[in-house]
Amino acid sequence: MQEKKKIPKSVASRLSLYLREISRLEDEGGDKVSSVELGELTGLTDAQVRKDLSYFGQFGTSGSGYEILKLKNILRDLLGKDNIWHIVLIGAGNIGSALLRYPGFKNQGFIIKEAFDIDQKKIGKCYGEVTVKDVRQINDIEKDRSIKIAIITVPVDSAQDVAEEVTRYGIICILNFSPVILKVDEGVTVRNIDLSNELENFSFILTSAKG
Amino acid sequence: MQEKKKIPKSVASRLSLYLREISRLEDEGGDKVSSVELGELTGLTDAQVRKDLSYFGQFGTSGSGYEILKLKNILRDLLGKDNIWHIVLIGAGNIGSALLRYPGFKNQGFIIKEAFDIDQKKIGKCYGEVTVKDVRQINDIEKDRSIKIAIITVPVDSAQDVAEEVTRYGIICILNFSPVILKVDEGVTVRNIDLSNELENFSFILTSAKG
DNA sequence: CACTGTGAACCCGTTCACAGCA
DNA sequence: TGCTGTGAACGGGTTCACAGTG
Repeated sequence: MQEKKKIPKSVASRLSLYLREISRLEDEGGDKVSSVELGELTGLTDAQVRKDLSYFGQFGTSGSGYEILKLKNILRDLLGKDNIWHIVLIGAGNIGSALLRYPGFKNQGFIIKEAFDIDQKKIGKCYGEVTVKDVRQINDIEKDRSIKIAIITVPVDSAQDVAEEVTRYGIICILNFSPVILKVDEGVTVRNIDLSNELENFSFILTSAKG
Repeated sequence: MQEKKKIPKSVASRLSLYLREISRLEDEGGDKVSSVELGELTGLTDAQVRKDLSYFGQFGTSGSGYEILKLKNILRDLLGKDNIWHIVLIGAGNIGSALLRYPGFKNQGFIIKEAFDIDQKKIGKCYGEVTVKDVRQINDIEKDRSIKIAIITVPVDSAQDVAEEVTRYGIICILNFSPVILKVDEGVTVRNIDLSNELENFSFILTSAKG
């Protein structure tokens, strides 16, 4: 009945998944979707889809499903898809420079606005509209208060230092590729992408399967 | 009391985290560690550390903690760190080629043995010891039964096809970078790394913070 | 009749709290 | 005394099952 309960983290992290599949359906010319269908597309159960969607109001139609356009707009709204988000990237190595070159972000409203590295060989390199600067100038980002997101792709030893620095300069969301748990102030959100961890998980699975 | 209960997924995914911190402690010359210390290093509670470790036998010493060397060996063992794992990578684009160039995997025992792409411009390119082959030859991997892990870094539309193909050829672990839920046979493990999803999560946080 | 919306039941992982041990 | 090992309590998220609705 109530308009909006607080959306739990678990639900929030599925929002973009829903939006993605909804958008695909829209592209294919659909206009309604049931919780069962959406469940199949997202790999979730129908009950979960319904419960998730119920967190932000009820707009399904009994007997026919959800209106795709309506649902899409609500999800876009929640996810702030009409905004453009500015990002700073620190560490223009292998992964870092791949992200700088990656065109997908821009289409999604994410723009890497600044990039830094400590290595003279990398400083000055240009990727699209971004030129890699000396990390000693990182406090430049303080001037640009629109930058709230940092991507950290530096070696593990410097990651904590970098995290502390960028949070001092207004960053409140960090996507961390270094295999280390960052300690950050309250109010800062960190998400980790740990390739080695993922692979070692496989290693564990494969090892115990042999067992 | 019992030697080994089955290790839950949640615990398994922290194993490499423990090993990492334990190894660091060892490098620093430590020889014992308490659950409290290890908890601080890993960002977990001490209770959780103890419970996790208790899943694979008891080897802590009351009053003094865990022997680092012993713990390390057990973790290495569980994670199969003495093995070398072979990997096939499909999609030598931005991210894919960054992974091909990334030296960290090899040190950890993960070797990208084969790489494929559909794009003539990428086929034939050489990264270290790996040369990118035409994806039409992907059934080559069937001969090499040592390859159990695939990294999929292809555009979203081809990801499902690629997944089906590689699982036909003996792959049972997939690290998927495409923003799509892969449908795979029972017994195949998929882990997703979804950059856009992570960023959209930030977008959600930043949007709702503005409230 | 098909499908939504949602309390209730369930499940599983985390945390608590303390007995047991060196 | 300090720290482990672990049952018990807790909590959040998922699933169930069904009443309600167009």
